Amino acid sequence: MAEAKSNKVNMKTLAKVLNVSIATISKALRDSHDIGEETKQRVIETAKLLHYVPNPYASSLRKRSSNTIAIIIPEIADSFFSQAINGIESIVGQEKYHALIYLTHDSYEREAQMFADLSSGRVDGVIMSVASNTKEIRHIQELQQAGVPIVFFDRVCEDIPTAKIKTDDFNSAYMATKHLLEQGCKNISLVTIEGYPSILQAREGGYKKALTEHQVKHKEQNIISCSNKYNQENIAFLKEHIDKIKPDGIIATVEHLATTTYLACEELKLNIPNDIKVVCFTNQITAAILNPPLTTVLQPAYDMGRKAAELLFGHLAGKPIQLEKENITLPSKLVVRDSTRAGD
Amino acid sequence: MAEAKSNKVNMKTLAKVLNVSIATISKALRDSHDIGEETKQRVIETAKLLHYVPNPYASSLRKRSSNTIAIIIPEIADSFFSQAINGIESIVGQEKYHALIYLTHDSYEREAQMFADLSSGRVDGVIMSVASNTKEIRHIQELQQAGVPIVFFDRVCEDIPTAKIKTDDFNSAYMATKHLLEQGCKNISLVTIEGYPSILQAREGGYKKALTEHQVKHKEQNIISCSNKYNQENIAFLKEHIDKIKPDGIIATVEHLATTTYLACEELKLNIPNDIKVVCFTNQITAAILNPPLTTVLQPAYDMGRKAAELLFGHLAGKPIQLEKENITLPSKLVVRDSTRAGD
DNA sequence: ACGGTTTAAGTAAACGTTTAAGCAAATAAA
DNA sequence: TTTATTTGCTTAAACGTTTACTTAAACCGT
Repeated sequence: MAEAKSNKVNMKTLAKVLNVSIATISKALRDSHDIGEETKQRVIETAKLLHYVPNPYASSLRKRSSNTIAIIIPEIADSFFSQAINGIESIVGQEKYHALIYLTHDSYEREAQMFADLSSGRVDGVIMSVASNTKEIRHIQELQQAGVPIVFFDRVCEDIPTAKIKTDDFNSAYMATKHLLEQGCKNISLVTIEGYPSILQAREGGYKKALTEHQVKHKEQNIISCSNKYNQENIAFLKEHIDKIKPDGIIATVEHLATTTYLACEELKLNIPNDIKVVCFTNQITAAILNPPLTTVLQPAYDMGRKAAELLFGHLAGKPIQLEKENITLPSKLVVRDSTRAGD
Repeated sequence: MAEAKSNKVNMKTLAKVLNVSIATISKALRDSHDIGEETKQRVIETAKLLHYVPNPYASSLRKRSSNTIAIIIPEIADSFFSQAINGIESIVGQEKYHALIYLTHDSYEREAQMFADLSSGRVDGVIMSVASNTKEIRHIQELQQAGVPIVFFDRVCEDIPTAKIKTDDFNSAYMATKHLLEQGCKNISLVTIEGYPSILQAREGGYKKALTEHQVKHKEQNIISCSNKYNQENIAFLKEHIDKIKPDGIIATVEHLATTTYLACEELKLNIPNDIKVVCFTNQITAAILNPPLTTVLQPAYDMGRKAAELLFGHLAGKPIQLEKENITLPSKLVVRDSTRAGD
């Protein structure tokens, strides 16, 4: 078998070997019908033989498009986001695109910095979940005005006219709260984190609606905002809250708050579900084997990622998709387990 | 404030505006001392004013280096890998590099495909954990011979002479097994997954060493290979094993096997730790709140990722680092919890 | 005043593609 | 037979940088 030269083989090499012009090589490889069938075959064969791989940067420069997208998310050590990435990746790979990953760590400054960089044309599109403390959205607007399509998922930015893939935060918080009420809770706290205006509002809204429907008066003090990190301070902060408010039900709105809540209850010697019932928004498979098994709001992470990617790639492929018209909501599912079973 | 033009601003634009040559712009921005201090300032100022961002593809093409690395891992919905990515990212961001992410889903074919693509010069380096069914390593060798530095972490490929960041699989399996033996187990099963020759061998070795030291004869039937997916079949498969072998201790070697094991035991009405003790290699924070809290081998995921990135970037920056000499082992930690407490 | 060095620029080629435009030969249409 | 069209290929410019080389002026020592 013929071996590839150790020095880079490019179109020039192929052209020389086959004694045709570089243009012929390029067109043959892109299956242009400028080129005769026989020549095409010879080019393709030789390219394979010499292990020719096109230089993506030359191609991107010339075509002014990169076959690359950016995935911008707050963090990655979170089952929701990692599952969403799986969904995105299922399309990216199939479309022969490449994905750059950027973690904002929930910092607006980093997010803005990343967007500034992307205005260079580095990517053909962006799939993102905004940072929790992003209030100013100029960086996003500017990239969009520069012609880079953006698709939001989960933590969307309502003020940007583009595709948004959400889950039914309002309704699932409503269902979760209703469930707690039906299990006998009278004093339910909503444990949330700083920022995320749109998600927060939706979940808070659903929570309040359920309370109202059950003639329970909502008290502001029942909503507590933790920092978006899993750490000892949050546990202490939550313990203090529980100690003071004595809730008999807790809705934890992000994944890592499940552990925080369980540990806080344990330290306070509160029994779940007898003393206090807990439901959490999380996709962790371990929910089923917790002590006790945790009632969860299971978000369609994979499907959200996948749908976001489908829209972006559909748009990039020139399909008649008006991103700003796409406002998709995929349902979350309340999975009831022992952490909310009615006591005796 | 002057607004950026809506059409792309490049060096030509700046050159025209400042009435200097393109070369001057380029040199000024790279702080060459070919250029006078005053001119440099004018260039930098104008670039900022017009929101100039260099085209990375033109730059990569010309410089034949991309300021981009590839992260190639089997999967991402796994706390070990996502934490490792956090570690990698902590360096990537700081070095102003970009990270392309590729998921092999443990498929050799996909992995080989990705490597073929990377031979185009798309990335300056690779950080990877090999797929479980990768036996043939030509794709890796070829990329390396093409001059792309590769750093392995966790699931390394022993036959490639380059940097490897591992954790002490042998020793931590040894410690875990010893711990189970000391807690009174006499019949310990090792639950593992297909593939991963080097990791598997190390963990199996540590497991056997502990058994031998405690005069327990090892039986091949005590090692069970599941598929590397969290699903119902694996639970059934493990149940069958437990039912047949009746182990009083289980060492689960990858994260998702924790849930599999717990559910299998639950379905078999086996009490952990009284009937059977369990320890699992996992980094999930929920380990502490499982029923019962799970004894884990906690791997230094973040540090492994970070170290891998440090080596790669050190090498790329031209520091005198001989990658093939770097064979680093970071310690895992056995975190003892109730799933292995001695019964009464 | 003269050669030599330093400073601060500019010129132009190169990186590897893609593609508009051109052209000769073959084929079809008249 | 002549004219148009198609086929199959080539030429050359362009994408936006970087950089080796050139140049012109200024400065400096003798």
